[in-house]
Amino acid sequence: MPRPTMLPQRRKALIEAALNAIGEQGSLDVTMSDIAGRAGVSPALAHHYFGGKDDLLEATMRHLLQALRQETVAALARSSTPRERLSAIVAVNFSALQFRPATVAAWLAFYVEAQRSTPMRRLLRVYARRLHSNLAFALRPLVGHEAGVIAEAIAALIDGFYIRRALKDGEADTASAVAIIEDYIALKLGEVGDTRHA
Amino acid sequence: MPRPTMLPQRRKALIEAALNAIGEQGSLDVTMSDIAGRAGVSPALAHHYFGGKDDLLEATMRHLLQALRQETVAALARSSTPRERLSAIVAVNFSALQFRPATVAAWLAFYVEAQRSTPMRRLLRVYARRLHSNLAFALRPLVGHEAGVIAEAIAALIDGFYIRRALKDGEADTASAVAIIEDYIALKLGEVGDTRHA
Amino acid sequence: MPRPTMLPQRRKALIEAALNAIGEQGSLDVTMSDIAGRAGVSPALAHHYFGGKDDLLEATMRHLLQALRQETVAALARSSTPRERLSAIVAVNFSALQFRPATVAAWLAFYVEAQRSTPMRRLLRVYARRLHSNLAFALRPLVGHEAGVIAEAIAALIDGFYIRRALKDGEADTASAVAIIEDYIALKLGEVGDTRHA
Amino acid sequence: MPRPTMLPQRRKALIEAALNAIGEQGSLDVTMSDIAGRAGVSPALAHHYFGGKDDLLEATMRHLLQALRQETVAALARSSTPRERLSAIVAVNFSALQFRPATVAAWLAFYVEAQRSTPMRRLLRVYARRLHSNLAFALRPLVGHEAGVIAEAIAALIDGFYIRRALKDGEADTASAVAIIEDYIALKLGEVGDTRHA
DNA sequence: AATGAATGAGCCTTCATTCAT
DNA sequence: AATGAATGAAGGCTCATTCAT
Repeated sequence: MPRPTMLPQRRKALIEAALNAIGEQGSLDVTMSDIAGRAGVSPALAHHYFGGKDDLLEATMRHLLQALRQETVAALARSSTPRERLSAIVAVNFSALQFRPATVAAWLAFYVEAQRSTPMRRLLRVYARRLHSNLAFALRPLVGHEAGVIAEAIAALIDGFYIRRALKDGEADTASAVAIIEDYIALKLGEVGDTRHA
Repeated sequence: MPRPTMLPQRRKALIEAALNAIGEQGSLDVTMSDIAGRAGVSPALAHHYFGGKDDLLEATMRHLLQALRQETVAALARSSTPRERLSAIVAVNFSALQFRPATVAAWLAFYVEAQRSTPMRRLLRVYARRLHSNLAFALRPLVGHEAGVIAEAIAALIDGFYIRRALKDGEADTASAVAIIEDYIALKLGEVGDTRHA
Repeated sequence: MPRPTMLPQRRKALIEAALNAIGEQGSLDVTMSDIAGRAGVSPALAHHYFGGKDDLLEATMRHLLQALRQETVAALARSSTPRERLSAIVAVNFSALQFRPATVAAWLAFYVEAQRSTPMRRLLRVYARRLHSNLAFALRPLVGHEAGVIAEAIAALIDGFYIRRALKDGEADTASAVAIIEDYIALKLGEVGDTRHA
Repeated sequence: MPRPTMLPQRRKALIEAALNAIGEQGSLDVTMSDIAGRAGVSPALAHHYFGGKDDLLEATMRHLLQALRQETVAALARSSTPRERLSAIVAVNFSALQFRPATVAAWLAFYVEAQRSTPMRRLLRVYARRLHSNLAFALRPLVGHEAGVIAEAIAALIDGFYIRRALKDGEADTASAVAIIEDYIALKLGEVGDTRHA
């Protein structure tokens, strides 16, 4: 009788190894050997579990998406008003978990890959749509039909701060990024003299 | 420094071939053979002219920077007021020349590469600083000490729309991107008749 | 020698799976996984039963030989005269069972492998000797000392039709192959009413 | 100015290296490294010249075909009567050049590969058709409408002796093979008491 | 008995780079 | 100046085989 399958743990370990490798390297140009080595297994095993490099990278991208979604869902659950939800969505994108250097680097690398790979593009579109829909849903009660455009602006700001992170060296300054986005929201919402809504 | 015997037009042809290759491929993962082939020369010659792939890519990045700078300088020269300068800077970043798919793709690829390559990072920082300084310089007379933060926001918006372009398929919708940024500027400048929700 | 716990039907299933794989693939270049998969077991089990790929292939070759021998023995048992025996031997080699595409393909693959593998060569020599001996034994009463040479010719014809089968696409035309060999035999035996051109 | 291209010689050297490798190995299961090593070049160069392993192997098969055709054409040119042509064709197939162990081994390996690879099958069919056509053309004046069937028999005999060569160890005994085929021809032609026609 | 897990070895292929001409 | 020739290094992938359970 074979021992219970260890598949899920190994898969997860490999995905995390891939994430780290991509994060450190700042690009998808990582080798299966590197990834496998970080996970403490042979390159052949990575193929065994994922079928190929592309599949492993896609699984890694999915993992990123899923982590963001989970944190977003949790944050939304803790919010009771549309205004709170709005800030929660922004905050999640700059949380300690999501805005780690490795994670940001991976996001960018995947964005670039999306220009070439249809599966990646599809995946990132899912993320983009969800972000937009979350933002617009929270905005609608506050600004009505303008919700869509404002959601687009906020999404661009978020991604903009992500990409500009690539040029920075030290620790991430999430505070000022969040402050700028919150200020924008406050302006569009006609709020005055206060940008705090967390 | 190229030897006097090296024809500048050859260098330029190779750089443009590299740009096209990167643009089409959507990544720096292009081969010297591909680039050389597009320029109608042998890969060996590309080495002869640039010393190596990295140097050719760096020269290509410089080319991109220079083109943007030239168009910016020209646009600024046509502007007479700070407010006009502000819009001019934004407009240039979404001009037909700069926002071509190939160019956008190249920018993104270089951004990602900047996470790994110090020379690339240095180059992109020059661009980022110049953009920020141009924006802040135009903003200062209008908003005073807030100029820096607003410049940062505008820069993030610009780059944000660039990166989100990676997910789109069809023609670029520069109009709505510009509109959103202009709306943001108008808001921050307290201009009347803006697009705030009625 | 298989351990008593090893089920003979498992061995047989694996051998037949190997035969099918080789037949379909038209070469010995089949994987243990493929073979094991066809037999519905794990590759590890195939090793458990045979010790290694070479051993499994050798067992498969033996299986082929044995099947041919059995059919030959049965056919000879049904023959009462040397002349009948001669035709029976030829007929068996083009019987529906032996001349199946998969079987023919496997024979050829093994022939080629025999050039490299001593065990395979040994096995095929056994087959060749037996065929020759069967033919010569039947021929001796009919043609005397010429039996050996004629046996060689018939054997070459048989194998020749086998190898040429590799180039054909559709169903096997065994009839014409048998007719040609029978015609040759008739000629050598000086039988009247043969197919010699009028 | 680049030196005159060395391509043809290198190509030929690589093809011959491939032929030797296949001949020694008795199978197409040879590595590019092995082949390249025999030609005294790097594996990368073999790709440079042929594009891939399959292409090199196909070129090798073509080389085999061409060599046989050339020798056949020359032999036919030296023959003045149909009867002589017939013997010439047979003789060529067992000439010192064609019946070398390496060449025979390669033929067999290609036959087996033909079961899998459509390009190889196509090539071998060309050979088969040409052989049949040459034989039938020479036979027609001698036996009339029976030419086709007899040509088939002779072709089967030739290929049969080729494949049976795989089981032999020592030097090739071409004489007895040729004698048997010539005897068959003599019989079909109604000749008596003499099998010499070279 | 039987299996999934795991690996080492090897192969094909690509590519930046060098060199002789 | 320019090129084809040539290569070393590296990467993805496959597969027979072993092993713990």
